[in-house]
Amino acid sequence: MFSKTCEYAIRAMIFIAQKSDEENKVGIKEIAQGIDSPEHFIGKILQDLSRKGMVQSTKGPNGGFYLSGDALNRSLADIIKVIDGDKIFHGCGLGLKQCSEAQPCPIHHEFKQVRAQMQAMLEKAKLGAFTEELVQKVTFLKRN
Amino acid sequence: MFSKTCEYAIRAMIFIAQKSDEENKVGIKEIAQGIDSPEHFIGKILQDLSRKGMVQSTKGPNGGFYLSGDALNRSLADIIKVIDGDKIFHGCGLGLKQCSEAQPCPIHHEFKQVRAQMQAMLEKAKLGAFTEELVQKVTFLKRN
DNA sequence: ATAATAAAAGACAAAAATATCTTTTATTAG
DNA sequence: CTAATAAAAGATATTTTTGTCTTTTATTAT
Repeated sequence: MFSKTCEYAIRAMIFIAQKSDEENKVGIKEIAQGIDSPEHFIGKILQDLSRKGMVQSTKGPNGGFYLSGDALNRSLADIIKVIDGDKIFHGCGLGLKQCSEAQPCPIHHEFKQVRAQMQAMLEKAKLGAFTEELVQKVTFLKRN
Repeated sequence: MFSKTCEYAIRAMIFIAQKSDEENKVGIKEIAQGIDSPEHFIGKILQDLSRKGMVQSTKGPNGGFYLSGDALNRSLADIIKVIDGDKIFHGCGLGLKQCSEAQPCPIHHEFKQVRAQMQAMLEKAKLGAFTEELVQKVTFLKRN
């Protein structure tokens, strides 16, 4: 569905949203451990998200990652778009570049509906909203 | 969403369903041309589908690929399962192996619904059903 | 100022997915 | 039986994705 990079990105962002604020930043090691991902790999991904303004970071002692108010309002769909692009929301299910309303692939119309629902759900899922459930341990970000 | 391999597989199978029967088989070259895919690559994919009984083939002059009655009754979901496996239908949206009802990831419940709809739609889409629309040119399998 | 810390950046490596080319095997028509 | 045809199989190449390791830069505390 999503690339591994994107899965890590989503998990990391939810983790950061939950574990940090402007005063208490969270480091790469803790993130990698918390979401069960390779440390340097998630580092790269967060660099990328940082350049694109999705997450804030500072270097040095007590440095790390955190989310500004703005960032907490972003949705999972925003992260996905930044990492994997939006072909999952708009591309043809069969990979046809010219697939369109006028020239639909055999599953175009049905697909459109399912995709719209997925997008709606991912747009609605704001990062800030996950903090509570994680604290209460009703959802999980790790394999074990 | 699906791998390229899987997209080619679906397009090829729909193409074969439409273009062939037991008497009039369709060759790899024609398929590759018809769905705009690399010839040898779709060859490999069809070999695989053939081994798994999803498509019939014969060698030699007038040989090629065709679908038996059984095969015409298969759904796009069947093809996807054979090529990409069923993690798209059952796997966690965030790639967590241990994600479950008891230990759900943050988007588990919403995702489950969207995925179920997608699966239902793909299960309902039988290969045999596409032949008519393609003949009538209301759907397309090529980029241009 | 200096040392310690932590992210940023760059280089490199491994694995998987995608694609191509060549040889072999089965079938058919002549 | 032979030549032609077409898929099957095998080998290899390329590209993309995923992952690791090392060096650099920025920040902080002492």
